[in-house]
Amino acid sequence: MEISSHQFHLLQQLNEQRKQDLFCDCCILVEGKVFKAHRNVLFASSGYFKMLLSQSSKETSQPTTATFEVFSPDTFTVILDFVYSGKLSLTGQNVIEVMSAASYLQMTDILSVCKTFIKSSLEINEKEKDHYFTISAKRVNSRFDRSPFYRSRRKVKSNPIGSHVIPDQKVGMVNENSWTNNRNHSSSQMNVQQQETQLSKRGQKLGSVKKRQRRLGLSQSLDFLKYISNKPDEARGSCSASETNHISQSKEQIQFDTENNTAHTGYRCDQESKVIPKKWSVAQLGQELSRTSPVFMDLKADELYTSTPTILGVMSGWNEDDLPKMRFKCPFCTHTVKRRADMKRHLRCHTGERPYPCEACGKKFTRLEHLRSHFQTIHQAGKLICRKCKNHVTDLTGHVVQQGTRRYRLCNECLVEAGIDRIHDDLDAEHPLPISLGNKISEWHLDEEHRSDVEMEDEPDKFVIQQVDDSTDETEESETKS
DNA sequence: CTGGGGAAGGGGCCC
DNA sequence: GGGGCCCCTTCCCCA
Repeated sequence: MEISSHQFHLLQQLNEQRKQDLFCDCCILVEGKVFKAHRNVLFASSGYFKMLLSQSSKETSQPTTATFEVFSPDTFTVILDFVYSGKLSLTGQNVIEVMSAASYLQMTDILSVCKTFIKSSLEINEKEKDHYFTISAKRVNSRFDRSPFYRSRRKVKSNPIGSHVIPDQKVGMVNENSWTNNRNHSSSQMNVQQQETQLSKRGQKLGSVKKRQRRLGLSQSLDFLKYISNKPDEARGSCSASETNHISQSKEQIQFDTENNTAHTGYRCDQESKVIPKKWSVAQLGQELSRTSPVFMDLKADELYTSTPTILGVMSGWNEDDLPKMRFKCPFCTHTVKRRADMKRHLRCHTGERPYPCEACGKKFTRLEHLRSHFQTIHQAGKLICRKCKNHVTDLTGHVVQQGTRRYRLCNECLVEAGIDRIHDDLDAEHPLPISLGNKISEWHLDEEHRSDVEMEDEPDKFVIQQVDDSTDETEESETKS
C-alpha cells in the first residue's frame, strides 16, 4: 500500500527544517548570500552537488560549503525552492538564468521545464501575433495604415521573453516614443516560421559562408544571423522595408537587454557535454533564442563579451587541488575554451566581426595574424617559392611578379617561359611598394591609383616584375604586358 | 567531375 | 588580456 502524500509531507518537512536551519549540513554561498541546505537533498537533486559532495564525502563531519559566483542569489532561491518543494517559480525574466544555473548544477528536470516554458512562450507569441493580425484586419478604418505588425509597442517589464501573459494585455501597451518598448518585438512577433522563411530566402545567397558555419554546428537561423552580420548592408539592402524594420528593432532590443543584463544574454553556462550526457545545451538555447532575436549577432564580439555574464564559466572537471577546472562556454555553440580571451576571439566567428582590413585589397580579417599572413603571402610574395614550378627561389634565381595588388615569385626560368622579359627601373615612383611589414601593416596606402590595382587584380595581363631582394626594399622593378 | 594546392579561418597554447 | 605561433580543417580555384 502506498500513501501518495508521504513524499509530499517528507519534502515539506525537509523544507521546514531548511527554513529553520535544522540539521542543515551544507552552506551555499551565492554572491555573498548564504543558503543553508541538506547535503542529502542537494546530492539527490543536482549532478553538480553529487560530484561536489562525493569529493568532500571524506569529511562528513564538517559542514560542506559551496561558493557560486556564476548566478544570482535570486536564481538560486528559485532553484532551492524547487529542490525542496517541487515547485519552480519561473517567469519570463528569470527563465534564462534559471536555465543556465540548472545547466551548471546539472539539474535536468529544471532544464526540461525551462525548455518547455520557452517553447510554450514562443507558441503564445505566435498565437498572439495571429490574434493581433486578425483584429487589425477587421479595423478597416484603422488609423494605422501600415501593418500593426510593425506598429505595436509593448511594455518592457511586463513582458520579458517568454513570459506567460495574456496576449491582449500586452497588445494594448503602446508607446510610440520609446524604443525600449520594442525589445520584444522580434521575439514575440517575429515568430520562428517567419524568420525561417526569411532565412530561406537569404539562405540562397549564403554559399560558402553557410558551409563554413555548418561545421560550427549552427542552426540555419544562426547562419542567417551571421550572414546579416557579415554583410549588413547587402543583407539589409535586400530586405524589404519590413524586414529591415524587424532588424533594427531587434537590434535595439538586444541593446536594451545588453544594457540591462537581462533576457537573451542572460543565459550562460553549461557543463561539458561529456559530463552531462543528455541535457538542454546552451548551444541549443542559443539557437532557440537567436531565432527569436534575429540580429543577436549584430553585436560586436567586444560588446557581446562584456555584456555576457561571468556565468559563462563552466566546470569541466577537477584540478589536482580539488578545485573545479573552469572553462568558458560559448553561448552560441558547444565550444568551450580555457581562457576568457580565447572566448572573445571565438565570439568573432559568430558576430562576423572583422576588425582587421587589408590596406592593399580591402579584405577584412578576424585576426591581425591572419591579416599579416595574408599580406605577406599575397601582397609581399612572402613565400620563397616559384609560383609556377614550385621550386625554391632566392634573390639570385627569381623575381617578384606583381599582378594588381598581388605579388608572387617566379624563378628566372619560369619568368622567361612566361615571356616576361622587359625590365623597367622607374616603377618605384609609379607603384610604391609596401615597406617591410614589421609589426604593423600601415605602409600600404590604397590611394586612387592602387584602388584601380585592386580592380584589375585579376587581370592576367598586367604584371610588374621586381628584383627579389628581401633584405632591402624592392629596388628594381620591371613591367610588362603579356 | 575530381584531386591537388593555396588561402583562409579557427583552436590550443605559449610568451 | 593581447600578441603571436603552430597546427589543423575547410573552402575555393584550377588543371
